[in-house]
Amino acid sequence: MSLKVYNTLHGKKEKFESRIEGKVGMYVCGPTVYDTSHIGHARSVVVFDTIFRWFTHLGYDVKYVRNFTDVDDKIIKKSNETGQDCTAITQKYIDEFHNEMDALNVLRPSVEPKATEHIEHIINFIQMLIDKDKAYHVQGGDVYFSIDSFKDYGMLSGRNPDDMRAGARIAVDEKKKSPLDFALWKLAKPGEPFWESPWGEGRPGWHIECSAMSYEYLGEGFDIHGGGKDLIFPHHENEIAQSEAVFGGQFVKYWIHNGFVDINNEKMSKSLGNFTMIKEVLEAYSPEVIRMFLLSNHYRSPIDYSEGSMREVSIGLDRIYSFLERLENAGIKIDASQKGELWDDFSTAMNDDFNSAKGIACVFEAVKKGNRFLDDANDTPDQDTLNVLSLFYNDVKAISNILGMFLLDPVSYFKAKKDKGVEDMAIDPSQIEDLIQQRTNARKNKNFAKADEIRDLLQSKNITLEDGPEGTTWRFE
RNA sequence: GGCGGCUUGGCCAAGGGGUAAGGCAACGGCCUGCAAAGCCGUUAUUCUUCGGUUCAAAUCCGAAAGCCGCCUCCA
Repeated sequence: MSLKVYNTLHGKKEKFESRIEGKVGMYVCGPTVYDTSHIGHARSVVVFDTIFRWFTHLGYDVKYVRNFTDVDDKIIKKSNETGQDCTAITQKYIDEFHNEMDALNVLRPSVEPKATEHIEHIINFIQMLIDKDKAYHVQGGDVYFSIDSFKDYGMLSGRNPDDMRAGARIAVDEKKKSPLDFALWKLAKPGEPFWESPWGEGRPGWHIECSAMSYEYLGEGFDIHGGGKDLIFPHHENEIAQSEAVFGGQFVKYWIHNGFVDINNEKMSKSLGNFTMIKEVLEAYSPEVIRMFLLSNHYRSPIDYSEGSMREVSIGLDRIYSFLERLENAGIKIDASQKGELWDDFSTAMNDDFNSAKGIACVFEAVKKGNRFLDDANDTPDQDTLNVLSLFYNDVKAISNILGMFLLDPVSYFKAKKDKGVEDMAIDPSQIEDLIQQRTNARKNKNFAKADEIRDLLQSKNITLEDGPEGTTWRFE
């Protein structure tokens, strides 16, 4: 069973073969830290976190680099607006990003380089480009990459430089040799942060940091480079130009790009005012629900965030946890040494371009099968059934380490959910227990009208009662 | 204008030459005092439309319609 990866560079799925046996070098474009992260950032991060976990599971020694862009026009703008130091701004959003990603069960990458800590490497990189005549310094101004010096420009995005020149919307800078040339080094205006360089006091352009830092940590070429679809052009196209212009060889073997998150079927945009921040989503839903939502569609497809879709996912996750709880109550123990059919199916899905959507479907199928076994056995399975169910449990647990969900013990999961409901609705649980007791008494006396009345009352507060052999339990819908 | 993608049951969605996964919803049954939960069953002879290739197409090719993204900061 071999891994297949959709490579944006060739527009098709390809068999994955790492450049160096047993090792994977992976670089993912992280956020520009000038503002709070939104659900779209979360998708990218969670998707690549899952990919990182899968490579690790496959036995590769993975070096995973995810950068922070902490020098940029937008940061400077914010600094000017707020009077805050750029560093204070970037640190604030880096901390926030870390907190939110930790909450979402995202593993920390091997390295998280910041552009500002690699200025020297960036300058050296630009110098190499100038030395090779791939870049030029405009008198008294910026340093640009020369598109015309790189014949393969456009290979990733399938764009033809000549077509783009014709349709260029960008105001042409007279000093540029070609309108498509992009800045490697920008001269500082008064009041802007700057670093000394052979071309004067200034700061790096956006694209160069990724070429310089990936070189620093992963070398001249590496296996995987990822990011959102929107980065294909111009960001990744420009990275290829920079890196391949300097080193000659192939920069990245496999380019992976994730699709967008829409909000109620609309693109997230400032004009629509529908930017949905991770912190808002975390207030409304548990981290595992969010992760499951983000992984419930194929990573390249668009995904729509809405109350309805979140509720659906949430109900599905409850069902999986209910199954796990049922397994535990039936005395099923985990024996991590064994893998079953579910794991095989899941692996097949993941090996087919990280198809987490299908992987989750496999889990649901197992839940259905497992529930059937438990029904048939009246929740007291014999040894044979016990063994089969134990495999289910093992597999779900193994999957949870890849998808980063179903990680909690079911009792805590439901308790947390209950606690959150209690908190959100300002309900006193003892009051509920009291009503349940009243209902139990009514039922004993065959006063079903009263019993149903109490149940309806609770239901109107989204509290559902479940009568079981061991009494009545309640949960929030 | 250039480049790319999408269109699968009521809704969401996987698949992408061999005869339609999964979730949600709905309905019927088992269970229950009645429910809920869980289970069982039912819900696409068909994958936007029209042509073509093939023994065989939702899957490949061509055309049309609709939707969307990128080309400007963007995950």
